[in-house]
Amino acid sequence: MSRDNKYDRLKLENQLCFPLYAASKEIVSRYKPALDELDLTYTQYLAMLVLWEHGTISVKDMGKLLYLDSGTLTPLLKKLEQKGYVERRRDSSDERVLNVSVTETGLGLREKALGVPDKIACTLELNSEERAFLCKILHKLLGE
Amino acid sequence: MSRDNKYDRLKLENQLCFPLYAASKEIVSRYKPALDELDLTYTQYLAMLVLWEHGTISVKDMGKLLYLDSGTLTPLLKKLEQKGYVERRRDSSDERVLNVSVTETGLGLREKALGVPDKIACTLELNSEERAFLCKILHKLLGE
DNA sequence: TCAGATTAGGTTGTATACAATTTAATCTTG
DNA sequence: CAAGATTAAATTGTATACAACCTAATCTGA
Repeated sequence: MSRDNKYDRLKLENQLCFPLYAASKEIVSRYKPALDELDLTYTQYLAMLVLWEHGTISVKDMGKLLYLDSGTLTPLLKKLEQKGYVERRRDSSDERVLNVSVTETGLGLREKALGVPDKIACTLELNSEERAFLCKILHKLLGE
Repeated sequence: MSRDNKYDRLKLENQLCFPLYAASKEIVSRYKPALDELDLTYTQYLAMLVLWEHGTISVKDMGKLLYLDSGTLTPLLKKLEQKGYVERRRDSSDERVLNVSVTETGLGLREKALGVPDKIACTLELNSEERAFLCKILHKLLGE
């Protein structure tokens, strides 16, 4: 057993941030095969989840839900528009606001996406108790 | 209480991946003020953690520890070299290998970094039990 | 009402991430 | 030993992220 060292706290293995960062990337990478079939990246998938649930939403509100700003969302939503999954239209009562809506094509994609969560879940070797606890702690970290 | 819907599993709130992704970004952002003082980004900080611990390490081995590939590490290490924190030198016994070493300046930075973990930890409202459990689950997700 | 403040998106610049490919060095095997 | 396989980095291309700034629209109060 090595003696305590003042530098121990700077060891990679003693960081909580690092496994969080690494696990997040790991999970995202597990989505790739399933999302490739939908022609979506992970972040685009998150945006589609929001749109499937809300139908129409402003860029600002989507940003609040996903913790993303316009610098990320603007180009991403333009790409989703190019793919034909969403429409972007200024709000008629407030031209500053851009409303994003799912198209018919985008709604069709929802059917194909139904199988995605299960495909990922089965690669995670966590039982339901662990999942619940992890979820609770993460939301606490997010200040919710 | 709304009736179960086949689309429920696609709701953002029912994804485990999302809070993981969001929490990871949140924690990284909390490092920013402390790391700005060291002139390091978060990923550069991770690289320095590895280097402080190992002194010298190949790009490949650093990549294994950090789950990063040469596409990310090569430009990052060149930046750390520009800042004077590391040296990059081909291995004399195998010219394919690039060894990265901390410089004196980089070692000096270690002293300034000693306070970083505590600055972050105190912003996380987790008790030690929660921290331990989170750590355990994350390592399980990482397959360790 | 109208000038200054605020707000919502968009743009620019920097820094990751990672897949796919390339290059040079080393290894392996007939 | 020499050709093909393998390996380690580097490079290229695409897609985030986010800070800082810009622009246009809207709001607010004297």
